[in-house]
Amino acid sequence: MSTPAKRNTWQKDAVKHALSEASGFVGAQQLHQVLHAHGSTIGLATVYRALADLAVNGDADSITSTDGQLLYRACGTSHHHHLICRECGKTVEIDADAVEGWAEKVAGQHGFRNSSHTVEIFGLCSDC
Amino acid sequence: MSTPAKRNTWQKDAVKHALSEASGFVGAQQLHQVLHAHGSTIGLATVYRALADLAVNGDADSITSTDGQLLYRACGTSHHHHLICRECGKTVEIDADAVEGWAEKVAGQHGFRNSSHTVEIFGLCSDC
DNA sequence: AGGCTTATTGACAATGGTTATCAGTAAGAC
DNA sequence: GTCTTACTGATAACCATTGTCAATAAGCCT
Repeated sequence: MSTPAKRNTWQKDAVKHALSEASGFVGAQQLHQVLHAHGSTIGLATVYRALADLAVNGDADSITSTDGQLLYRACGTSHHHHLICRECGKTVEIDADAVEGWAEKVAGQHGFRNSSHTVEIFGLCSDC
Repeated sequence: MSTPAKRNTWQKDAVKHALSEASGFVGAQQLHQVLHAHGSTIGLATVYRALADLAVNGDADSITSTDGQLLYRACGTSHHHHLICRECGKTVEIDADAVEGWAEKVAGQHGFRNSSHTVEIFGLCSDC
């Protein structure tokens, strides 16, 4: 009884689908507008809840933009990082095996356990 | 005349000093409370402005916490990253020469110019 | 020291993304 | 079909941050 059973709704699917259609990172408000533009009557609060769920389940990555907004992006479950264009928002997933090991090692050297990390690279892509 | 002259005020010094006294990252509200607790009558808006100035001038680093708050920390001007304890907030500055080069290289490989990056490692420190 | 210009301050209002509320709805089990 | 209750959605509440603007005071000039 500790964890209530989850239910499947068209709203959750809609958010998941809209997120996978989007390119790059998108905010909850932005996604809500897109859904409405396509005729959906989904509520804003529901978009927030669905996105939070996706992030928890590992179906989406989330970062906080420079102005404090929470941005989401659909992605696989494998661990990776992002290269993001400052101008157009174009996003490239990158493997960072070298960094993974480095982060773990540095954390260990300072007596830190259970380490995680965030790595984001920003720049101007070739189109901008 | 394009850039107005800066003036020195006890408020800016107070914020700078309070920030250097603090351990780990602190939010603007938090810093404002500390200052008031010490008898200062500084305004909240002023704390925000002073912190923004410090960040621009390179006298402070800023990150956004997981709940969206802007956190600041006094530090030198040299480029470095942070190892942060999830529990107590203890912070260690780390050099990441290896990562600097890697980030630049990866960005270049994908046609990105003018790259910058954020790297933060989280974990549990030896005291927690 | 006195005066002047204007950057800065501070109290408060406004903003805006996110979360809580709660009655109504519908998913899944029986 | 019926029942339980997780989920939804409209709205209000929240809260960190920023804008506003009259009052203040830092630095310059004389």
